Amino acid sequence: MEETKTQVIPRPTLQRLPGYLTVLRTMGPARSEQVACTYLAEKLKLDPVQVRKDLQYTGLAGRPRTGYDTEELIHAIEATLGWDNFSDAFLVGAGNMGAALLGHEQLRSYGVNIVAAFDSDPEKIGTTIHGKKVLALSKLGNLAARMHIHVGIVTVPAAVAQAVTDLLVESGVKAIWNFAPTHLNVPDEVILESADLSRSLAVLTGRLTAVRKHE
Amino acid sequence: MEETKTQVIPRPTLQRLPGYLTVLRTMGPARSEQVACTYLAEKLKLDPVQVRKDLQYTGLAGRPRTGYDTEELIHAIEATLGWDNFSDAFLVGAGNMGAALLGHEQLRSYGVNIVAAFDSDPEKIGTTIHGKKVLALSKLGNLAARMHIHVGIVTVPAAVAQAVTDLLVESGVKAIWNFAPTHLNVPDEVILESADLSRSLAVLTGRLTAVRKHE
DNA sequence: TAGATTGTTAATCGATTAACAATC
DNA sequence: TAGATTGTTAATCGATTAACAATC
Repeated sequence: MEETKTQVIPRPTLQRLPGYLTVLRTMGPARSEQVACTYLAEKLKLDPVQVRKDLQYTGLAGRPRTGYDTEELIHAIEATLGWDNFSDAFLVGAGNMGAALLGHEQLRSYGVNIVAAFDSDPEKIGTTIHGKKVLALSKLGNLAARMHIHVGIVTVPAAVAQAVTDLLVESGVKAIWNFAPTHLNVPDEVILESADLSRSLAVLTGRLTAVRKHE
Repeated sequence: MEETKTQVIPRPTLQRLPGYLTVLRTMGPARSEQVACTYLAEKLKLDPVQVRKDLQYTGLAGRPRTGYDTEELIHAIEATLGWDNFSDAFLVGAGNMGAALLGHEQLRSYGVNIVAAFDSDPEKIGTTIHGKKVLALSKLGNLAARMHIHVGIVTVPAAVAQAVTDLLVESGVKAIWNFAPTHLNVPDEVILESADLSRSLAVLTGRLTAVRKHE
């Protein structure tokens, strides 16, 4: 069934929402019941108007003079991000980055729960990393479909990332979180989010290089 | 000494440059000497005009009809990103994510070389992770200044990230690569790039949630 | 020459910021 | 009531996309 009017939340807004959540949660037990956007803006070095616009996407209305109800705001942001719940996920590629994610306790509070890892290396298959079993890649398709897994995490080398992605998509995965430094093709209806470190480092080293040239 | 006109490269462009590099490098040994932006655009599902504009920031000119010299283009992109070289870096926080980065061989090809890790946990100090020594956090300031370290990688828990960042900045670090899920304050002249996973996951889970609500 | 491709200038689009009215 | 804050409408800014001239 379709909603009347599903407003698409801009990517920059989605990326800022976790910041608001962090500030609200770390206000401490003595936090006030109401919070103004000016407070959030100051903590995060943002424009108060931008904060207000971002928060409007959560559907929660503030009150002139007093601001937003702190508890309500936390819940509204969590609900918008889907962080009031989590989706089970399969991780493919039990290398360094894969292992780091398997041990990343907070992932569940970010809406994702890794239930198993997959690898094709016989040395890794059957082992347990941070309490999660590493299974044979050949078992992925079957299990993902049977367990209704909707999120796939790709931490394999670039050369095999597309093949792994295709397998995940075939198996019914609806969102891919990619760490391989390569472009992936997915059908339109599949959500693809890249956490590729090379993109992030490119911004850092590129700016560093620009500064050096300028000196 | 100042350059005549240092054009600031937009963030989206910097983020796309590694993609071009990957495609060019993986064209194989039989790659053609010339490459057209239409080829790159097709491989990465981008607009050819956008590719052309991005490449112009590298300062390399293409030739009508034939395109860009492949070798020259690779070098021009690398030079723009500072990937023809690397900066030595200190990593602070030898946890899961820290260990993953210490073992990430390719980092050097992305312009960054981790020379040592720091932690305050006595159990970790003195150990070696992926061939890199873990030193006492108390030694960081002195060493960073003496070794002219310009890049700091923050993989500590959010609660201590600001303190670690302040220490790095005091010690002469010019760029911070942050993995802690918290906002960091740095002086204007210090480059701050966040690789915070919660921001990336927010986009993924937020869109997944929107799709579900829409159904 | 004809045609493919680059580079430039203008138009569009999306997001941020500014101005201001509404409200408690 | 006065003042602080929200929410809305308009203006600005930056990046993308379109149109087209230049060139080999």
